[in-house]
Amino acid sequence: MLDLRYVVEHLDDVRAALGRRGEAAKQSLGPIAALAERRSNVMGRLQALREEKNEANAAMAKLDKQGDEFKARRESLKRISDESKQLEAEEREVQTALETALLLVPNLPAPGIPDGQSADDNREVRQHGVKPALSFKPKEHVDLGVALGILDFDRGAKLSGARFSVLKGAGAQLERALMMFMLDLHTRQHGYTEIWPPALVNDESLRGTGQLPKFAGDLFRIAPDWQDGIAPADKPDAPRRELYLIPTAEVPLTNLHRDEILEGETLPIKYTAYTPCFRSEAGSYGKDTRGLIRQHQFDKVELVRFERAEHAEAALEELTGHAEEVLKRLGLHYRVMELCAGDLGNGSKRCYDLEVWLPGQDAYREISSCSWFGDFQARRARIRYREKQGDKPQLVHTLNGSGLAIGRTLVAILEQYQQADGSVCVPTALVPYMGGLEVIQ
RNA sequence: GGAGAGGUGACCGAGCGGUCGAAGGUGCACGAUUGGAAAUCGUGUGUGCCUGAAAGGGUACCAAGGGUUCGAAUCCCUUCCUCUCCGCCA
Repeated sequence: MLDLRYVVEHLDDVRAALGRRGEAAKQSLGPIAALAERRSNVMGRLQALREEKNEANAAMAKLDKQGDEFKARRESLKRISDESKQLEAEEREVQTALETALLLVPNLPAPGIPDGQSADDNREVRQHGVKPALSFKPKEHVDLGVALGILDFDRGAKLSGARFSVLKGAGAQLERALMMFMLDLHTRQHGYTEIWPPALVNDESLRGTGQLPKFAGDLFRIAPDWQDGIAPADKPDAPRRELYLIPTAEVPLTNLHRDEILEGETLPIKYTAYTPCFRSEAGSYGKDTRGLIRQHQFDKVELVRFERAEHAEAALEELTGHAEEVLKRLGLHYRVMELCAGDLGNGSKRCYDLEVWLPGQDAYREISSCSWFGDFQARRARIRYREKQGDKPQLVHTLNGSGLAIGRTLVAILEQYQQADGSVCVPTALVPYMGGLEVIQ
């Protein structure tokens, strides 16, 4: 969420910055300026009225409750009271409209990032390693995995439907090995604290990180007390209490400090967590329907950081490096892309995608996305810090990145480490986590 | 799922419907005292919004929302959360 005051005072700058994302982002500002003016008008009148009311009420306290003056003043106060109730209702209405509008406005892209409309305009920052020189025609991970008996898409579909899969034997073991390997690296080498959070969260948490209200369609939702949108019979007035399956560990990790004022000396705070992630993938029909690339449920190790504003951009470089280190140690070839303004995620100011090479697809595919959010999430979630006692609290900057998506890492290993006979070598770094297994065949 | 008890400031804990942003204590900060510390004494110590150059002033917030009232932390309703006991269960 943007700072309302900043938006109102720098309307042209904000409009221009949002315009870099595209027309829709610019349009999202909509009636905000007009609403803000109405709000300050209403608040002004309300304050004046309240002052009058408070003064009069204080006088009432001292009067004889039986006296005529008390009765007379009570009558006139009644009118002021009614009027202020009306104004309060109006204030609430404007405030709600304003917040609703503001929650839909994307973050301002950082000035230095490339211009562009789509992924085609993203800028390659660097590459690591080279494409493996295969002396045969590389297979896709689906064909390799099914033939090896470690991936089972048919039974995944039987259990749950399209975009679900089953890992078996060395496949399941590889998933677990990757999780352990990544967590060990980030906690022991990179200084992150390991967290094991809930996978179901409330709507307030999703609002904090920005998935709600704008992207509800991408989430799996559960309403435990309700069935088919109907309240339980014995509690007709019960509000709709809802929980959502997390789309990423970013949500619980960032919201750990929602509504908190942190002490400056605790910064930076660095968390990592393995969680399953759930995405409805609405609107992606026909995309990546084969294989593990786009699933409704997948595993991921996430990195989340809380930083002082002045260290945030350096922290993004560091965090990206931490995600890259996973790929380096696994010996996987990849490239780093800086996203252009038009391809940037809703809440982020600057973002690097790590794209791993998939020989079977003859393409680079996103395996990690590392973002700097500025104070966008912190303002929504009210995450602040105080440098030292007596200072004014200020918003932290939040960052996060995949470190990495485990399923896609497994895909990359299958495809980059495949051999002519269809077997797959286990990257050296993972062998200890695989009980010494060196080749899957 | 059944029965009960609660949710007040960093924490503990008071609070007859008006003088309560809220007693008291702890913690913390600063000052005094000390060779230094402990102890002691003094002062200060929430957040948002509006306003002001600043000092300050105004206003809202006592889980959340609604209601009663001229006036609500205090009364009523709803919801959420926490704790204890029982049952069920990984």
